[in-house]
Amino acid sequence: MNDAPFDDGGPKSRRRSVSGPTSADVARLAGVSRSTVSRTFTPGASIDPVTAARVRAAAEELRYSVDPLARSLISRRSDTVGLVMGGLENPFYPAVAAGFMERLQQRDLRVMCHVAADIEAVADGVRAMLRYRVDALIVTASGMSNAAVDDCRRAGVTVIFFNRAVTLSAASSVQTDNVAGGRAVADHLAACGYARPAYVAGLANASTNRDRQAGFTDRLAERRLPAPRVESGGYTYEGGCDAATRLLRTKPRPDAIFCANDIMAMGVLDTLRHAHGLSVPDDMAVVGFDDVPMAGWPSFDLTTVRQRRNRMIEVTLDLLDDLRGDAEAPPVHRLIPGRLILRSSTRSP
Amino acid sequence: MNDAPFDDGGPKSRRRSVSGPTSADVARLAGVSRSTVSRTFTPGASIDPVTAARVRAAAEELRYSVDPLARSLISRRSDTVGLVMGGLENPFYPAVAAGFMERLQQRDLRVMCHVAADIEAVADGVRAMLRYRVDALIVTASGMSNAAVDDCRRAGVTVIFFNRAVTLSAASSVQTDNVAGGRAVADHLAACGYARPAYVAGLANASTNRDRQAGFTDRLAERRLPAPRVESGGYTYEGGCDAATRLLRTKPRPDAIFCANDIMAMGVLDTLRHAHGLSVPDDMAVVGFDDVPMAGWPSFDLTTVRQRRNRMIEVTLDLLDDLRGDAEAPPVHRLIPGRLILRSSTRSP
DNA sequence: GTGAAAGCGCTAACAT
DNA sequence: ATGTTAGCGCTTTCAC
Repeated sequence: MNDAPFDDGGPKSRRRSVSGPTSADVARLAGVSRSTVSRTFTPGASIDPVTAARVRAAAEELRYSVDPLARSLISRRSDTVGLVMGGLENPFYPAVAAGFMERLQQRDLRVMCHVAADIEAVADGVRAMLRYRVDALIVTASGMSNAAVDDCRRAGVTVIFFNRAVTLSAASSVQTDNVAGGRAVADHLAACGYARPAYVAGLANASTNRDRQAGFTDRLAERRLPAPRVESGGYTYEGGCDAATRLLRTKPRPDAIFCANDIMAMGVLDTLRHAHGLSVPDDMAVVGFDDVPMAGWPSFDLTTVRQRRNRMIEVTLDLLDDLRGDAEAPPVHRLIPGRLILRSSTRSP
Repeated sequence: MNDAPFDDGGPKSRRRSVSGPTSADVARLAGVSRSTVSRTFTPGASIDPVTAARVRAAAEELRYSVDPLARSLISRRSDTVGLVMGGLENPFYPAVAAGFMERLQQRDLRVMCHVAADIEAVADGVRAMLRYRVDALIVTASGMSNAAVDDCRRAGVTVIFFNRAVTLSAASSVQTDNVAGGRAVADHLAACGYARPAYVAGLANASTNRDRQAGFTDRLAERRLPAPRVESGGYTYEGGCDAATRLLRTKPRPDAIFCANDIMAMGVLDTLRHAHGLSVPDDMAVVGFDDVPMAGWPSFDLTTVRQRRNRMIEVTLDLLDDLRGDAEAPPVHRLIPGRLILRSSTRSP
């Protein structure tokens, strides 16, 4: 054993806290300068491969890894991505969140999460994350003020909206072609012979809701069908239940209900069947949007517009790679087509 | 306008990057030292209220806020909590995650998230988070190696398992009393006159699953009922469907199925009703665990054991407050009672 | 390609 | 209660 009996640390050993070895330790062991160690762990730096190998070996031996906080302090990036979500009640969003996390983790990026119900809370979360120097921000929350987007651009942080339209702001977006989705539903209902459509809306100011409604309504008009009766369901199951009840009281009673998401559609279905004893699709058709896994369960077997979730996530991350660190880059907008999935909550054409 | 025509920054102005004002700027404006500024923004520091007010005013004017990364570098805490999750398919977990995030945000703590399917991935995520100096770790993933827990203790990071039993490790835990939950189900089924119980298991090595099964089985034995036939459902809907099909082939056929979570119970229900035309609860009783919102929907109306989610979250955060920064503190284990919710998937007693 | 020196923005130790 | 000094661990000029 190699004792060092008098090693009380010397004069400057102010009992270094529990943290691990530093680049200085590695430099000493490898016989190079600290800069060289740093360069070894900086992707595109120019360095002699042999030296690099020696440094890596030393790092391995000491079980050294770069302190990301110290690195961030000077390099002004953090290898961290912020994920701002509006809520996780609709199962579409946890699936999206998990998809992002898995893929970001694979790229060795950390994920900082925030849930925010309203536009104010979104701004707060964004600002908090900017202070932590996130490299980029993915926003699935429904609203974000232009002021907050500006803060991001000023900080050099690219923002991508996931399933949110972006008007006049500097942010990019990736979303399902919600208008086309709404149109497809109108076409399908028309083809099946339904004649009195209704629409159960999500949140009034969510672009997803507006686009789905616009596509649906426009296409109905093009096919000379009446404008749909509209009730709000607030994107929740209970909201769908209530909307269904209200729709049943209207005259003439609708014969087909398109809901802005699957959860509301399930509320509608349950209410029609269990509270009013109606048969779907014979008495009434019900269509949703998202194609969450539950939509395919036999209890619902819901006709719906599938969002290509994984594709949307991939596209978002590709965009992130392109845009990261270049806050001046012009915003990019990508529309991913959805797909109408026919099930038994609508008649066959 | 107050021009400063020759202010090219002077010799040392190496064009400071886009970041905002620093504590030095505030110190200058307020006429105090940087330490005083720092103390103003450090909760329990001793400082003259009048001075503090002046500093705050200066900070406000410059729109200054502490750089958390620089602070972390020296203070060795980050005001960030790590949340390690096993997956978000079971809607119980997104709800838990959202609950934690909302409350942590209120305390002005950031949340770093990680999803990890297996014990290896959990360890990787934990280690990555430790490098980012998270102050504490909340783990809802099903497994974590003792080595990873040790890493945390060495780093001074308290770990709390949420709904996971902890054996022989230094971590604390908060969980539903799963054993009691299983026992309550056995009592209820016995009281309703069911005589041939079955159990659909979750993941074999999850403590939630083991405890629920143990409580159920033990209580059945105490009541002189046969040991339940066991089929695995892997905590998924599809797993529940398959398990139901297998159970229907066994002789004697079970008349009551207790599932380790609601999602599997819904798979069982759907399969019994739609694939086999059976009636629940007349031909067969089905019981779940969790009481996710869907369990109350009329399509399922599932008898289940409710987990007091919000209570569990509060308890976890209280524990966090007590334990944070004190990695030597002995681990604490809290058991929260569940509650059997009676619905129509079981007969009345 | 490599090293020396300067400092990112902050807080902790020590002195007063 | 406040100021001074040192330094967290790293990357980045700037020389060579």
